[in-house]
Amino acid sequence: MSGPESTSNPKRALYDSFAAVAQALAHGHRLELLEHAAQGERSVEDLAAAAGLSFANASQHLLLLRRAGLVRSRKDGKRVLYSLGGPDVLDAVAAVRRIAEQSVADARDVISRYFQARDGLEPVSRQELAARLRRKAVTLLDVRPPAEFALGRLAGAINIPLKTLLRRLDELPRGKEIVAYCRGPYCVLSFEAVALLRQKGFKVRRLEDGYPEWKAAGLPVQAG
Amino acid sequence: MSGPESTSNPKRALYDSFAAVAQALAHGHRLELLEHAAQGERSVEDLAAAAGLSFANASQHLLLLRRAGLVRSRKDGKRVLYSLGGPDVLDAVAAVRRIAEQSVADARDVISRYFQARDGLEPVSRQELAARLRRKAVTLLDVRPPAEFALGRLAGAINIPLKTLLRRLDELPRGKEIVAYCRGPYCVLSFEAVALLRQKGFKVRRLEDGYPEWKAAGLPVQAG
DNA sequence: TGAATATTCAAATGATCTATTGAATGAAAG
DNA sequence: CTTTCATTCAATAGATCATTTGAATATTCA
Repeated sequence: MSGPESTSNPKRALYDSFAAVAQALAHGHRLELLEHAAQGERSVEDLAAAAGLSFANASQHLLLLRRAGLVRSRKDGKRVLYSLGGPDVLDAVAAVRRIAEQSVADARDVISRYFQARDGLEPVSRQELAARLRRKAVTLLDVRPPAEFALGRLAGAINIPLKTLLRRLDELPRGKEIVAYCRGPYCVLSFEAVALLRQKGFKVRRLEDGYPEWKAAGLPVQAG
Repeated sequence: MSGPESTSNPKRALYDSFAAVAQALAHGHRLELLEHAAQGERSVEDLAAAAGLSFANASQHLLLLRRAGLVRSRKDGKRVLYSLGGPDVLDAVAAVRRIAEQSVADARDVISRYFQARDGLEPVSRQELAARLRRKAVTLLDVRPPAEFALGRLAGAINIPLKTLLRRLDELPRGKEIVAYCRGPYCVLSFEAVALLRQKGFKVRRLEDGYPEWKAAGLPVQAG
């Protein structure tokens, strides 16, 4: 861990440190690992599977993320559990995401092609949802796998994983508005859930981001 | 510009785009160029000199920053003027900085060794300063070079560049509190200005960040 | 039109990063 | 106390990045 290191110039040394943190964010696989680690404490094996990486590769990326302060690790028996370093990490990822959404042609393409949903599915902001929940006017639907739901969820949410959704439509109200959410702003689960439910005639919208952002904002959650 | 590109997986393609933006932040020289570009529109030559880089090298880095949406460029006669891409860029840099300050050992070392000022000089937050200015209780001192002052400054600030400060102490009030600022949170000019002025018996504090952040926050500025 | 100037492009070299392999660690279970 | 299992370390080859050099492009000024 040295980089273009400090020519004994304190300011340059400092900026190299900042650059090292940005460098740790600068890989798709690591961003994906961060998204999964943000759901709660997960083992290396778990995270590797979730991100579709080989075990050793995930381990290397996680070590790098840890050195940059983006994740924390804790030893529990013979496994190591990784979790997000702190709320600033979500801020950094969100800021980088916003820049890419606005300025990177590739990103805009993918978004308009696969996630036009952004407008089409009328995402609900955190504030709006929080306000509406105080009036009890919404059914909260968590479409993540049960293991992640178990680690923590929005207070009052019910869990129907996307995979089982088609079989369990009868658990959802027809009249009331539903808000679906999952891991974060580009987690595909909730996009697909909204598409499917709309097709079946439900009144449903998507939370614009996910559980980690909700929790980081200090809004009500139920812990695992 | 491709990276570990998309295996036709839209989410992965998107995350690779985000990673490309982070990658553009991931170099000390580029962070320094961003700091200078954040003061206002500057030519490549100017920015190269300010960041202590060769001309060609600065040009390359700036092109890379532009592709990532972190800076904008505009042609004016035979020069190209670069400026910050948008306010999200300052957010991203600030988030990365906060992570490094908390977690990267190198960064903590440098800060405590050269910038203990952070505590010792009792930095003033933007909000606090804005509130105090409404009560007219402060002299605002901009210690950047005149060229940058000319591009924009906090409303009501006077410009005494650090280099000339010692010769121009008589322009500063003895009783009233002074707040010094410069380019950003780790711009050394204001640190040194505060140290010097305190030694001379002035009542002076530092603004915790600089002109670009003040402007991005929508607080009152005077344009160039 | 032609010379001067600011910037970008193209190419090349050395440095750094990624992914994989197989060995090493260290805690738990038999 | 040996075996097993989850993870990390060490070493490697291939890919990408940083910097420099010299040529190419545009725009102004004569």
